[in-house]
Amino acid sequence: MSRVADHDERRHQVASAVGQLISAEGLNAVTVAKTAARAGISVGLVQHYFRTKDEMLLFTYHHVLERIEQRETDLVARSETVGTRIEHIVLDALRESLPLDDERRQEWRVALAFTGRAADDPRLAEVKVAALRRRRARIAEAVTNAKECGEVPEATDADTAAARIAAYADGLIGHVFADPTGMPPAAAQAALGDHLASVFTGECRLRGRAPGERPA
Amino acid sequence: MSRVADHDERRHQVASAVGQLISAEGLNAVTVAKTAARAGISVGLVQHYFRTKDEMLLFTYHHVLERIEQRETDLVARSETVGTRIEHIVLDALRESLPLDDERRQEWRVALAFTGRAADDPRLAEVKVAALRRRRARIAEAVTNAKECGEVPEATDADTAAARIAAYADGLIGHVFADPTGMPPAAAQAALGDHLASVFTGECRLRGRAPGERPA
DNA sequence: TCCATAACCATATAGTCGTATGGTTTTGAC
DNA sequence: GTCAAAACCATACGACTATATGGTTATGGA
Repeated sequence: MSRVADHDERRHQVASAVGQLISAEGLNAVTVAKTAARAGISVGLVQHYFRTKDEMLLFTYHHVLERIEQRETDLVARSETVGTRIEHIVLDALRESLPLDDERRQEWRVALAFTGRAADDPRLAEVKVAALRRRRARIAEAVTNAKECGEVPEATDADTAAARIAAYADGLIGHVFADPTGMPPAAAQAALGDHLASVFTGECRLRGRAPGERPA
Repeated sequence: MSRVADHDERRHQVASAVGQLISAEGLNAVTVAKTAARAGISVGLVQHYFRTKDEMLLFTYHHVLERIEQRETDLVARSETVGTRIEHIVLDALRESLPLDDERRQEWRVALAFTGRAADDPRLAEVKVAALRRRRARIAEAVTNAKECGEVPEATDADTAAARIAAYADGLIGHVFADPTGMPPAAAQAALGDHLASVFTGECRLRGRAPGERPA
C-alpha cells in the first residue's frame, strides 16, 4: 500500500456535488468539469474515482434514492411502536416523502430528472425499479403486520394493497411537485390518509408493532 | 407572396421526427442533424421552422401531450352517452391512457423523458402544468355531471375528487411503465376501477350524459 | 414574363465536453 | 531513508453539435 483515501467517501462527495449541480442547473447542465469544481477537486480526480461520466451519474442516482429512502426508514425507526396504529406510522412515512419543504423539493427535483433519463437508459431504469420494489416491499410488510394485528382485513392481499399505495403516493408526489397550486401538500396528505383509511379498516387487537418488525 | 408551404404541418412533421428519435434513442440523443435526417429534410430547413433547438423541443412536447390528450378525448367522443354510467366512461378514458400496448408505451416514454427535463426547464414545466390542469378539469367536469345525475354524492367536491383521480392515474401509469412485472396493466386498471367505485357510489337518476356534456 | 420572396440546401464555425495523457505529490511499508 | 504505488493535478485532444452564413430553387402575383 501507499497513500490512502476513503474511496467510498470520495465517491459520495462527488455524488453530492452532482446532486447540488442538478438542483441548481438541471441534469443536462452537469459536466465533469463543473462537478469537479463544485466538489473542490480536479477533473482528473473525478476520473480517478469514476471511469466515465455515466458511471458517475449512475452512482449519483443510487446516492439520491438512498437519501430519500433513508429519510423514510429513519422516521419509521423513530416512531413509537407501542400503542400506535400501523396505519398512522405508514401515513407518517409516506407524508415524510412528500415534497413539503424546499429541501425535499430539491431532492425530488433531482430524482425526477433521473426518472426522465431512466426512460431511455436501462441502467438507470434498473436502479429505479430496485428502489421501487424495496419501497413496495416495505409497505407490504407493514400491511401484513397490520393484518396480523387486525387493522387490515384478512381478505386483503398485502402486495396488491402495497403496490396501490405506492403508486398513489408517487402520483401525488408528482402532482405536488409539478403543480403545488392545484395539488397542495395538505391535499396530497389528505388523499393519502383517506386511501389508507379505506385499507386499514379494522381495530388493532394486539399490542402495537412496528411496520418492519417481524411477528413473534 | 411566393412559394408556399404549410407551416404548421411542417412543424408537426419535425416534431414527429423528434418523437421517433426520442423513442428510439432517448431525449439526450436528439440532435438537430439527426432530426433533419429522420424528417427527410435538411438541417437548414429545420432551422427555418424552429429558431433554436429548444424551441423545437418545446413544440415537440406540446405535440406529444396533444396526441395523448387526443386519444382520451376521442374515446370519450366515441362512447355511448345514453344509458352508460359516467363512471364507466371515465374509467375507459383513464384506461385508454395507460401504457397498454407498445405504441402507448412509446408515447409515455417520450412524455416521461420530457417530464424529467421539465424538472429543470421552466418552459417545459409550463407546458406540463397546462396539460395537467386540462386533464383535471375534464375529470372534474365528468364528476360534476355525475353529481347532477346522482352517481356521485352531492357532498363530494368535484375538484378534489378529480385531482385525486388524476394523481392516482398518473402514479399508476408511472409504475406500469417502470415495472410492468410488479404493476401489470390489469392491476392498474383494477386499482383505478376500485378507486372510481369509491367515488361514484350512487345510481344514475337521469338519462345518461357524456362527461363533457353540459347539463340542459 | 419577370421578380420578389419564401422554401430549401450544403457547409463553415465556434464552442463545449468527455476522456486521454503525462505529469507531481504524498505516504505506508520495509 | 527510500521506493513503489496511490492520490491527485493540469492540460491537450478529438469528437460532436448548435447555429450562422451564403447560397440555389421554385412559385405566386404583377
